[in-house]
Amino acid sequence: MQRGSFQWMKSLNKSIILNKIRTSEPISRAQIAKETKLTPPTVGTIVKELLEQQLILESKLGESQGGRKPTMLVLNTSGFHIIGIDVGLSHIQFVISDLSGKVIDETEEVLAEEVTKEDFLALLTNGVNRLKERHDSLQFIGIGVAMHGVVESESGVSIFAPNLRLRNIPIKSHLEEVFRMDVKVENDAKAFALGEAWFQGQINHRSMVAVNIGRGIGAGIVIDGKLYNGEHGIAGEIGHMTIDINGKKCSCGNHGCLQTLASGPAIAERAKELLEKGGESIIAEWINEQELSAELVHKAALQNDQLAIKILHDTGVYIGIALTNLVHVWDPSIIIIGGGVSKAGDYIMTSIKETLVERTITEKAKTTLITISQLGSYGSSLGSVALILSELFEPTLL
Amino acid sequence: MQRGSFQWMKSLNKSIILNKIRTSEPISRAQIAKETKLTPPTVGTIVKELLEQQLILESKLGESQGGRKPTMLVLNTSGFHIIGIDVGLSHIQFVISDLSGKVIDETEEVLAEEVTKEDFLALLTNGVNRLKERHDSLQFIGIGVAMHGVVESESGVSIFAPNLRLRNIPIKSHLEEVFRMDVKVENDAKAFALGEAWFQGQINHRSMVAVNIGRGIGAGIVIDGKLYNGEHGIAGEIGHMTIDINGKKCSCGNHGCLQTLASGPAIAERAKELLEKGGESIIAEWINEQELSAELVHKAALQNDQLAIKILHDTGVYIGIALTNLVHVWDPSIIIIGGGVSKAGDYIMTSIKETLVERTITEKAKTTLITISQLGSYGSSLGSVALILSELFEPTLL
DNA sequence: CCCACTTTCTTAAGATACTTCATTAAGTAT
DNA sequence: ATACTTAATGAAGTATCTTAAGAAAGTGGG
Repeated sequence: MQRGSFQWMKSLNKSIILNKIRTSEPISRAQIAKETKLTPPTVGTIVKELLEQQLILESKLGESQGGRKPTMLVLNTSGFHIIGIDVGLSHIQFVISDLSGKVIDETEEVLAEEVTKEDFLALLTNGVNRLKERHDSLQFIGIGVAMHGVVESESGVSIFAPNLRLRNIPIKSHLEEVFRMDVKVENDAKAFALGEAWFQGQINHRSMVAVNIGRGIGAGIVIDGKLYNGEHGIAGEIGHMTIDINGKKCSCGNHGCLQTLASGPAIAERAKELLEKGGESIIAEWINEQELSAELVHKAALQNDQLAIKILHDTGVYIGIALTNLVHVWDPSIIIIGGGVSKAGDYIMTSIKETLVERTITEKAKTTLITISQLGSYGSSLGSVALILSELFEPTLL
Repeated sequence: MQRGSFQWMKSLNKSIILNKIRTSEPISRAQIAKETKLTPPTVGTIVKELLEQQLILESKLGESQGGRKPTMLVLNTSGFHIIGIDVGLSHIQFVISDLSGKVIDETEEVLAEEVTKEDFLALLTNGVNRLKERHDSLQFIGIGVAMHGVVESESGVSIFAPNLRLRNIPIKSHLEEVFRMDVKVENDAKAFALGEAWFQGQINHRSMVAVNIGRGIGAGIVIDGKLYNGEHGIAGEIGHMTIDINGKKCSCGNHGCLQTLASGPAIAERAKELLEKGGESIIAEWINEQELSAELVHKAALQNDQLAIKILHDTGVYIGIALTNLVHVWDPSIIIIGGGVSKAGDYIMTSIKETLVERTITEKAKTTLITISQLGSYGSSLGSVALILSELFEPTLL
């Protein structure tokens, strides 16, 4: 446990003030003192330090409250930059972000079908180098990496990356050695969750869950602004939550996992079954030319195809049931939905919400907020940026 | 957020030292300094204060490590006492506990079929008074109350107590007014969880879940020694986790809740169904004289009745599936099982463990510990004691 | 336009509680 | 006995918050 010392006290107060500025900018010294219960002189000296470190800036004067005008303080968002990396299925996305989560520039590397560890690490180095060279005047404070599969975040090693068919890639140590800056690696669903917390003002929620539904289903859990990993690093694996003990077999070996009912492939699968049973749908005409996919089902729904609409509706019900379980176990204040399925928008969201309200057992729980992610294609990249930011804004242990 | 101040620093360090003594007694000042990274003089002055407050005692000298013998410090377990109350179905249990969780004395009040709020509060007052009078020399620091149903812990109000058919009982304010001491009220499953954490040395687990399976099924979640409530106070309601979307209807209105498969009544129900289908069992002979209950099924299993054994085995599988979901969402380091079903011991436990190992998706997760509660009939009472203790041992906000 | 009053921010002195360093206390080992 | 360990404490030093006072910069009424 962290012991109390002078440095710790200082670091704690500094972090409190910095975060207050971040979340409430522009704000005056006096206002900070009121809201944090720190005394004005304490705020003064710490603000002075933050100004010297260029982490914040003094902006123009604010409105008078009946006396001297306050000098407002703002975060120096463009004073430092962070490189965020999202390792996707076929591409690696690299972004440069400022402290506010604004993307300044981006680039990409293509993932070949077969890559070795060395190939992969070289791709990471290349992408980062390209961005750094384009912006050599900027000061970078760290690199965040969002990686699919199983990641051991403390060591920054990708334990197992199914899509790359690679194991034990030492991402953190490699990048730290090459670029000599702070590197954080995390599972993409978890990084995504942290990103939502940081850049969507969701950080105020004591407990939030971000669910990523695409080819697979994963969730990241953020408590008090920090990622919750669980004891064995699998907290949030709701794709393998059993909701139908007599259901279909899942790749994990169990039956009736959420993933067998509501992932992208599962949607296509259900459509196929319904068509085989003789269901009427325009999808039947399309699949001669295209492969049956979740996107196709969505496309059909947009043309008011009843079978497609029902499939999406049912998908929402399944997700809703899983989220109800989540609420009954974890009880977060907000649930954010992202990933491919979220593009199907209202067709699915409506039934998710209805299901949740219908099934949760108390009135209060029915008020749990559910929204769709607003970060778009930068979701996981900005999440990896947030990995670095969350460290910057936290008190440093001493 | 808590700001750093001198008092906070002191309070924090005091709490660190007190907890170190509690968990590692007997321990010397020097050893505390080493393990907490506090300096010897700091430890010295704080220990002096704790001695003056009578919270700890100096015991005999320890073994020499090659120099002067250390004076060992121990918790003054019998210096202060706490009253714990467990409101059960038909009885209210009152216990006096010392700081180590040892029960010094106990008493009971019987709950009539119909009680008013006033009756109920009077019963609480009576029980506490009886214990206090028997031990008027002891110094009491608080009263903890474990209450079934929905409890709002901040205000200490029982929002809804289904068994008493009462709503909005102001337990905390009533007891605080009468006895002028600190009162904490919490849901019984949650209190039980905290009790396990405190008195079974489980406090070291960063994250633990205690599941109470009896007439209903509830769980309490303890993170870093503190109860996790969730945003709307329903975290841990795993009784209403859906694991079979096509299953039986539950009292909550949904289908396939764990409670419809694995609670005491559900066990009896399943036995009844199997008998009606023509299953062979000695239970069939018994139910002419006795009502069919989970206890009866257990009794039959003890006589090697195959149908009963199968029912209990299946119950374990259902619980195992729910716990697997819990592991995939929450990923605690230990799960503790208590309540009536835990009395069925090995018949159920074996299949719970097997199911969990079979279904969890990573090797690490398969190592999640599962044990049966050791607190026996004092489970919830001692949990309510822990409500008060956890406050005593925590730094006080300033 | 001056003066009293606010509000903001800073400076200076004071208080608190940790740290460092030195010392005493009480052992063990040769 | 002497030298070396380890344990505990005392005294001085120091970092950092707090209190109190004051300077800076505004508002508004007469």
